Amino acid sequence: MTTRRDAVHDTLRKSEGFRSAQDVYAEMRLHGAKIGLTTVYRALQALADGGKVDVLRTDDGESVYRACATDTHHHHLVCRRCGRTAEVAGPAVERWAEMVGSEHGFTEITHTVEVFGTCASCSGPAKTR
Amino acid sequence: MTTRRDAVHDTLRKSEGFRSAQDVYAEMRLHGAKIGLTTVYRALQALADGGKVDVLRTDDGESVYRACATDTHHHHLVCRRCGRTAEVAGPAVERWAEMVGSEHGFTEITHTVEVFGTCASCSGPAKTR
DNA sequence: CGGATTTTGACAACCATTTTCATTTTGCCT
DNA sequence: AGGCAAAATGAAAATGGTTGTCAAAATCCG
Repeated sequence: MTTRRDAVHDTLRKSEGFRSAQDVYAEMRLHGAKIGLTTVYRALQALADGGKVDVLRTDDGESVYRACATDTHHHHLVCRRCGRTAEVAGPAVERWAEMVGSEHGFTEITHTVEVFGTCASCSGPAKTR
Repeated sequence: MTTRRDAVHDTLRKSEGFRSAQDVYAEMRLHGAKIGLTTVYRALQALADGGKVDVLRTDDGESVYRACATDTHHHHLVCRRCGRTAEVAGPAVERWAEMVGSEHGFTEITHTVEVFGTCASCSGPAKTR
């Protein structure tokens, strides 16, 4: 039984950037979907656990999700204005993290890397904030 | 009036890794300090805003703070077992972030980079979790 | 079809953080 | 000093995202 989960996944695919669970829920309801908030949370967690979507925390502690194109390891370049997100690879960063870790005797290195900025269409026309 | 704030800062300095606001509060009370939770939160925010301490979010959405040795830009290598933290610089990463950002037409680039691992003393003696 | 199992979702519970607001402390001016 | 206005403090209540509970509904399977 994966209908609901797929529905959530689809909704996420239609979005350009990261969306919160509440966002997804609201959007699905708008489109007439019959689904509960609880289920959205569970679906999102399941998708995240299965590596189907990426998760990150906003500055105010909200979890936001995104269905990414590639399932290989990558990072994000997020526009802090409109939320548009680009997936970027950074082999150099991966190596740097590994190196820094082992230099200090750490093992099982993992890392989180997110880059924020203002995208072209947001920085031009619109004024700062 | 900065007595309270300094007290909070001092408490943070005595810690090896990142501590949550509630942690700091509990610790201060243990040592007999007369301070309220609210004030701890406010002090922590003020310190963070002033760049006196670094902040990051744990996986479960809690904000954790740390008084860092240098006030120049740096990142952290955190032991996921004991919380011990090392401050690391990564000029290469800074440049990479800038480059990636401008390649996509983004401006005002910022980034978050945290490296996690298991430190030497934790990986040896103790078993995995 | 019938019972066992899983999924769902409304609602309550959680819990870190924030807000409110009355009280206390501090700063400053005379 | 005295006194008042502004800032700081903290107890308690409010907030809000997320998780837990549990009964009803859907799905499986023999």
